[in-house]
Amino acid sequence: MAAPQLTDFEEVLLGLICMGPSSGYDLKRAFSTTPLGVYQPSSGALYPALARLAGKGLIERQASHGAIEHGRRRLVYEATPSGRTANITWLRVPVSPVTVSRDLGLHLMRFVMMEALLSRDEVLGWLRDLIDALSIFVADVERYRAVVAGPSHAALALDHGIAVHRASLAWARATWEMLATAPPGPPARALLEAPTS
Amino acid sequence: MAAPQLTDFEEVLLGLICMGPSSGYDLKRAFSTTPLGVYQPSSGALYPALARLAGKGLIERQASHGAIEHGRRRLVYEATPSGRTANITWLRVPVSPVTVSRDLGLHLMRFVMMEALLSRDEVLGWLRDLIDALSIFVADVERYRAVVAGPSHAALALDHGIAVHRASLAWARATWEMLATAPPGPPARALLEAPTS
DNA sequence: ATCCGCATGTAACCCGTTACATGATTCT
DNA sequence: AGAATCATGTAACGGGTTACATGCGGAT
Repeated sequence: MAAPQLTDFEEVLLGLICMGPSSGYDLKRAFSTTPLGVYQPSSGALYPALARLAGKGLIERQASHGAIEHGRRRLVYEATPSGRTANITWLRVPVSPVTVSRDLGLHLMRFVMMEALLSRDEVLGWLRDLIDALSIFVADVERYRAVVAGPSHAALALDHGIAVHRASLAWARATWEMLATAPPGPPARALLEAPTS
Repeated sequence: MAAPQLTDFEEVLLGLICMGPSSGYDLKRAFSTTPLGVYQPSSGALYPALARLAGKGLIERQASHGAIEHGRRRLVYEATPSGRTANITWLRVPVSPVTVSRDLGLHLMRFVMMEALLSRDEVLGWLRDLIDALSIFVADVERYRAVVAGPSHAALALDHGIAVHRASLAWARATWEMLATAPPGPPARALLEAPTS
């Protein structure tokens, strides 16, 4: 039972389905209506991905317990136990300093999904990793910036990268502080509403 | 002579070659040694892309005027007139509010390449577009943030997006100000050094 | 009866990744 | 000679985009 190694997109879909049973259309709307998903997956990406996840036994079709109302039959997927395990494993993957700048959006996605599934301590540890990775990245760029002459566009672009990742770093520190000092009340789930009634 | 519509990667390669004649290996090193290029293209992406650009007549092999020293023969490409035209056209493409958050890195790449090829007024106009697009994006996310409840991870992730793009916006404003008030001296070229001598 | 909107798919095409192959030159 | 480095490629494979196809219900 080796880890099935999924693509980022498949991991995100799986995480979304773990949050609540969803049809392909639900997922599409989840992407299109939230600002997090600036990315709008096409049918040609979405449905084959769902089929792959189902083929690996990570999700499965819910028994169609609802009447068909207003359109074609919706095929609702839910996560299997092994799917939930895979999702937790993905959420626990440590932040790598190498990929932190490339996959920031993906990291944030994971952060959102952690809320309901990981302990506060695990989230804090993950944020610590993120803080460390961002610190290293910022320091690297600053070191590189120092050897680049004056106000060339290349130097200004480096300044942009420094400013943006410093903002990211400040957010991570403030968030760590907030979560460490004030344990939240009941966890809220906001990004995907399961189609209940 | 319709615009040949290139991929982002091809546009970047073309821009790099417009900065100075380069071999495939030069380009690979340009990506791997600068922090801008966190992305390291594989041979299987790079050489076919160069072949496509050459097939479209945008670049061509330089007459091999150098001796073979220390390794296999280097194949140096240089931009053709139509290649330079295509590059300028790409640099002039306005910033779109829709894609600004997705392609920020690419926008910065364009900004770097503009330095040697566009007038100061054009750069300032482009920065103004960028400022407007970022303002709209930040306002959108803030509006969305307002309707999301308290300190959930989803809300915190939105705060991250707001913070990061505000930093980007602040950079764009400061850069506009700097370029508008203090016309630079001789333009420096830092990111890619042509193999002279 | 027809069109529109919801919802799920499918096929052609393109491109990037991975891994491998090859050529030439210098170092040991 | 053999290994290491520089440099250019190629083949298999996977997955995303675009565009098209299909099925079903309600509105005109």
